Amino acid sequence: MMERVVGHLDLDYFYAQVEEVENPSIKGRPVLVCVFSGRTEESGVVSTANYRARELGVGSGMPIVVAKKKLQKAEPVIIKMEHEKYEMISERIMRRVEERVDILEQTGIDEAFFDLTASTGGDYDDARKKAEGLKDAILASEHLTCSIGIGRSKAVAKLASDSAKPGGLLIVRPDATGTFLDETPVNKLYGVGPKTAGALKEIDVETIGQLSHANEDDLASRFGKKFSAYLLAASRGLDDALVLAGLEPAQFSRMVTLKRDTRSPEEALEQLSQGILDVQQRLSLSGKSFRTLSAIGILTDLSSHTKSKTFETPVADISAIRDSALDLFTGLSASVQKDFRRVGIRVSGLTKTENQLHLSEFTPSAAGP
DNA sequence: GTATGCTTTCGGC
DNA sequence: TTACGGCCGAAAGCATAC
Repeated sequence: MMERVVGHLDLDYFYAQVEEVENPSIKGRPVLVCVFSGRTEESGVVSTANYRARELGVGSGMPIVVAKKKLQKAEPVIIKMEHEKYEMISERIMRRVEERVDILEQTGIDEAFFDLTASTGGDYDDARKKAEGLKDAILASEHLTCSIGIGRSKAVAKLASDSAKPGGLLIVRPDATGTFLDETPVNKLYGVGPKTAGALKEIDVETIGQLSHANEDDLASRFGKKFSAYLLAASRGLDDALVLAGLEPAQFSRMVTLKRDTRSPEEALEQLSQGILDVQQRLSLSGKSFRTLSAIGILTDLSSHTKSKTFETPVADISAIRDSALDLFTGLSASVQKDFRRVGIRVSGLTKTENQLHLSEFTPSAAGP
């Protein structure tokens, strides 16, 4: 059986790097790409920080005012996030990458798995050359750096690209997989969250190497047969998840920060009305229906709460979304103790709609005022 | 007892 | 001292099915 050649590519501190390329004079200074909620002049958070900002203790998710305070002597550059711009650049890059690999599976705006098994015939020296070619192509066309990891499985490739950040290339040959994984904490394995990691710690398994030597029956008694078998395989870099082209999103959602805190479902829904239209349009443009609708509420204490409803058969029409969303927000509002600060809706359980509206049938005049 | 599906929450970027 | 987005998929918790 030929060894697989799986890669993971990650664009370095993507949004902030795009801004550096657009305006090279800011390089060297801390750069923050921020989301402003609109509630007050400064309210919002950091979405992406460049490495200079990270050295100074500022990273994604941090409130803008906190970040500014930390960087007040470091001449920070604060930039408003422009999602469409990054989306366009990402798409151009992914199209180029697609031409140079056998299979591309995009997993985010700035990252993707790829497969080179067929074109390299399992030759890792060839894979290294192709990965260098990818990095060169992205640098030449967009002036952006990326990190690439290559290994025998998705999990190995992802861990390799993580440890190559920023700007590196790490090839983990199949026979070096054990050495590479052995010291890595178990919670880095796909499928192992805090709960599973905690249960593993009880049997003195804290690293992937220790997991690979764990007793199978011991694992099975705690996690069941199927999950245990997966854990053992994954610990040896033998997780068999395939790189799949043309993967479609499993859910769409929209969130807004309310103009003022409220627990009125009607008020929440009203301020979410554009978001509901957006979700409906995305469904329509992608030819999808959904089975599950969720109402999401972030309260004044920033705690997160949801209520969902699953339909027997797939739904796509806007009035069904609005009616059910009102029901869900009414229930949500009644079940929480504080006002909403932010609200959102999410559709999941997506399926292809029978009578789908194709992109080619969509004309601006049909949707315009 | 184990697998599966749905709901809710978590966590990364 | 506090401060605080908008997405996504993963993980966990629970009920039910096999």
